[in-house]
Amino acid sequence: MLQRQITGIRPLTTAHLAQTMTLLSLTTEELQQEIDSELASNPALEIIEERRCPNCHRLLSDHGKCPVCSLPANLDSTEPVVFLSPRDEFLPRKDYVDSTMDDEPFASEVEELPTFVLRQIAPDLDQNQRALAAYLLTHLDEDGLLTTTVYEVSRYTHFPVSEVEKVKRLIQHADPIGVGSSSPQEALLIQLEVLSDITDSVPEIAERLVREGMDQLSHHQYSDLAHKFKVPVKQITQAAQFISENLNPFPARSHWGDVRQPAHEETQVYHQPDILINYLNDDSSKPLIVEIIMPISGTLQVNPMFKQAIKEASEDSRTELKGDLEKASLFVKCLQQRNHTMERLLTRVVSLQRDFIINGEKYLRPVTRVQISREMEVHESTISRAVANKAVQMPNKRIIPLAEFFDRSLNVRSVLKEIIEGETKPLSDSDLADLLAEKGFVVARRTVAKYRSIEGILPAHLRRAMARGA
DNA sequence: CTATGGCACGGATT
DNA sequence: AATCCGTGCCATAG
Repeated sequence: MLQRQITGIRPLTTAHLAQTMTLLSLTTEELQQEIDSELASNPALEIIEERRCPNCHRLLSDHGKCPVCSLPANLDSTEPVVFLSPRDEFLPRKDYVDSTMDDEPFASEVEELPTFVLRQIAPDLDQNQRALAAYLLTHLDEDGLLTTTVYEVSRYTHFPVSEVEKVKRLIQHADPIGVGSSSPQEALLIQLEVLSDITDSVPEIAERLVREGMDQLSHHQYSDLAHKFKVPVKQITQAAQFISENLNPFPARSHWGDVRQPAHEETQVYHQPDILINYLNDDSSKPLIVEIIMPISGTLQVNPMFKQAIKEASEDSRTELKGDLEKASLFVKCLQQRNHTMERLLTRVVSLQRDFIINGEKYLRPVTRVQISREMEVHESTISRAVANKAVQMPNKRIIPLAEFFDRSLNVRSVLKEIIEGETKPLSDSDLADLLAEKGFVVARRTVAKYRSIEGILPAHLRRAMARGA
């Protein structure tokens, strides 16, 4: 086999293709695991450490130059500079854990919340109760909700139900408040209870709202609720706003998610970027520096000693060794292929979306994966995989999913938000549709409504109510 | 009568 | 093949 293809643009054994695909869809974290396990199981593989730039500690390129420092200082091209960069030098060792991982860091995270809570409440408990508390705390899901019932617990532990409830209640009042509740609703109720003890800003209807109108509340059916409780809609919307701003139906999430609207469903949090985008010298007129994070700080290659060893090996062990060698060189090739694809992808996408990166959501161009795949002459699923599950850190340090670069409507939504923020009197959806059309975004009235709900913006008549209330 | 949300359809995307 | 998204139509609330 010819294994000397430089960054092989033509792969073309099915195995190669398949493995490259898998590698493409991996995040940096997952890639690390993959490489680690490959490295551990295959003696033919090795990492050669590369030299670092004495100035910025990035890896030197093939030509021995630093990809950043070697750039001419007055470079002002709009083309991005894209390269691979090892993680260790640029990111702090991770201090929390991706919940999708399944080995020991995950376990330690599961340990963490329970012990954190237990430590708080331990002083108030006797020996037996502590065991009970510990039992309860091992039955939390990743949102901090209880996955079993007090009755079950009672059966298992032989504590009376009243006792279980007592301990559960203690847990719920520990930080994060509401942890150990059986449902989001219960968590909210506890949080309300605690909040009204320390502040008087809690709307009085809030509790009834959560207790009796949870369903409608989560569907934003404020007018129904107003009717049901015989109070003005205004009161409902105010309470709803208070709830979504101050409470968290999934107690454990407040640990890692920052203070973004907890009301939203897709609270997927991207903690570890897979790609970094910065300005050269933090100067926004300079080209963008795009670093694709690699989990290893060197290059993976087939160990030359290993090839040597094969020649000297005895006949019977030779075939086995050859197998390893094959696998190793395949893996190396796949990895190169993956990286090469990522580089090309990022180069293209970043230069297309330069305005978006620099100036924000409004300037996002609607680009589809298909377009890019045609330009790059790869299959569309390749792009899909490469884009999925990856997080990008923008120059302003915000971390967003790479998929956002392919959002078809983000720019429209962002302009829509802008219009609504600047409105003097609440505009109806059709008014908004007209205004958008003037700005060159032709969308149906119905679509405006959809965008509003995506952005969590209330309809016109309720916005009026909010404005008066605030 | 106007504004808005639900449902469902068709076409694009993944 | 499955899913997502923009839209039109219709029912409902105000």
